[in-house]
Amino acid sequence: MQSSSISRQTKLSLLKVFIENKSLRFGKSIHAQLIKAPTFDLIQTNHLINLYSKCGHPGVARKVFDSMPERNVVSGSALMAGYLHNGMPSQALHLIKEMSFEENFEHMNEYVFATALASCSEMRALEQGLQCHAYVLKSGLVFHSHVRNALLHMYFESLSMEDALRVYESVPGFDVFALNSMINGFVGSGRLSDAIDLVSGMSKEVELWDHVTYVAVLGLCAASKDLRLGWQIHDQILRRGIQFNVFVGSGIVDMYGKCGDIESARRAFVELSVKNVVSWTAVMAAFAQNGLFEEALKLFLEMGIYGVQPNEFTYAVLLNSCAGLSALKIGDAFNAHAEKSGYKAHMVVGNALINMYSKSGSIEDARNAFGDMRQRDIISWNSIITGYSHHGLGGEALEAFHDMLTKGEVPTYVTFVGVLLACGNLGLVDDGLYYLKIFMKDLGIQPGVEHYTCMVRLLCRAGQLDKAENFMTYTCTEWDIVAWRTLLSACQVHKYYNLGKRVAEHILQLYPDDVGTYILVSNMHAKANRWDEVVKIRKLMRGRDIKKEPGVSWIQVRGETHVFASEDKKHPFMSQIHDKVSELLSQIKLIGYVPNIDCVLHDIEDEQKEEYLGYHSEKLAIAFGLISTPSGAPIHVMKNLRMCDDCHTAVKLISLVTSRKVIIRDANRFHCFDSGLCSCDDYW
DNA sequence: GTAGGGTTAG
Repeated sequence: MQSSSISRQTKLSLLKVFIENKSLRFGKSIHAQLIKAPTFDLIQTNHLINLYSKCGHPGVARKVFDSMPERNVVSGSALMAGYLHNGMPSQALHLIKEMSFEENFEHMNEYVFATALASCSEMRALEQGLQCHAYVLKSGLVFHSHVRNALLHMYFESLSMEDALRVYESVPGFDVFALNSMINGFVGSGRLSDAIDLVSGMSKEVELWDHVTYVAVLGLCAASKDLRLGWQIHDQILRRGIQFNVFVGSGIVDMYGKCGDIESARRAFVELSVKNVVSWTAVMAAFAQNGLFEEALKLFLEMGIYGVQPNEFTYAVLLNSCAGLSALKIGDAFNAHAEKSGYKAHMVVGNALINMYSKSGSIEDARNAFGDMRQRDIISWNSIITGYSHHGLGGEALEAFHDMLTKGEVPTYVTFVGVLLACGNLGLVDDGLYYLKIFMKDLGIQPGVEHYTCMVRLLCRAGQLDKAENFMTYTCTEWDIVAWRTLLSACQVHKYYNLGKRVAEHILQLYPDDVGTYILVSNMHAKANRWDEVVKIRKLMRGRDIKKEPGVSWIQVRGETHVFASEDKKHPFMSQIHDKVSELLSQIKLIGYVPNIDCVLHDIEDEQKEEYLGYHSEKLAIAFGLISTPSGAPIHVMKNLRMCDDCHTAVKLISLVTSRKVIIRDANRFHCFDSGLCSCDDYW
């Protein structure tokens, strides 16, 4: 490029284009010409600072800045923005201090403070943010909408919605940026009804809403699972002819997914004219959130066919789908995949790995995934704490909880579910009550039915069933079937037959079709030799036409899932499997196994019942695992129902005679059988 | 000439 032939104006226009397109190479050639020029040009040099800032070279921008014989406020604010957008917000704040010392600077303007406040947000530097707030109030810069919005944002980041609200209300008039920020602020801090009030208050200005407003409002519908509002907004977007960009499109898919309308999510996705990794991930997430994990995994293959590359969120969705399926081996494969493509270091992926390994029964791998993380957030801690608890490792869970407090992390609603479960594993009644009544209260967390159910379980485990019943009577909450079944199951374990009978009657009044309750109460009466009661229950079941949901277990061997149902004869290796079961049963009988025929609910002769027990699906799956994996390898089995007492006893002994770890995920929890013991301590 | 709000995870 010939320097002399290009006018100053042309150079400026070219620079603007190069900055916009981030064409560093061409921009540099203009820089070369400016260096050769006989006179210094402030505006052109400011453009250069902007060029290097936007192209990811704040260091070079700084060199240009330092070499200037004369600077103004634009030079400074351009460099500040460079620092901010290249991950150096503290340098931006450092620079504003330097600028305020230099006398030849004009007064600070709104650009400088918008950037300074944004830097404070990024650093969560509330102290310095407050100083900026004071200055912009005094100088009147707060009336500039960019400044005001940066202020709003700063208060969101420091979780101070009240201050944000004051800033928002201090300036009259409609500003779509401020509205969008406020909606997202309310949704982000869980104040959904405030968000809804704000949005309905702004419905008259609907013609001023833009894309971002719709994305924010769709997020509100998703967070509040308000499908009706979602429909209205979707309809309004269509009627107003809002162009579908990829943000709005993904927002619609996500909204339908989170509201549980998977068909609409799928349709909205198919109709998108432009799809990117975000829209693909959104629709995969929609499937996964609604329990359609295999569909989500299938979509990943389809996405690959279209040449779309996954990102960290895609891996998180995939891993969570594996968690839903307890697909340990596939999860392992995605772990390797994420590592190779460089996404493993992302926190969302680390969190999803903890979740996947923990839900697939491999708590050791979950522990390692947690240990490998460079950065952790509350989700990471909650995942590992609840993971330990579900695996019966109460001590580890409480240790992690205390670690977390030491690191300054603030526990949440979910944290305390894990903590109370851990107290349950360890039988720590007083600790549990302390966490529920004092710790949670101090943090302002209102306990929910999950916490109360943990308390019931804890009291039951400690054998204080009367207290548990009292607790349920006098605690004001919407008790669900899980809680009632917890109490009933304890009545069986602790032989509280009268209470058990009362509880069962109560449950069956509320849930007359709950098979689990029939099984539990019938087992309980059998244990007490109350055969008249057992017969009554069977009659009741027959009268109400209640059929036991068939027990199904499955196991993954070399990437394939093998499904077993009771009395299943379809598997190609069934005769070997039955031989193996018989072999195992005679082995464990030698060390004291007595078949527990009360676990068979069918109306058959007692002699047949023992044979029947051998066909329970988890026994078949374990036998298949034993004959098809190398000796010493742990066996992972999933089951759709709660494990029965007989299988539980048998598997403990099987783990002893075969020297194998057997990990079973049943409908309630994990059982890790090792050397004749189970991690649930026979309480589930 | 410099500045502000957005989609996918748990």
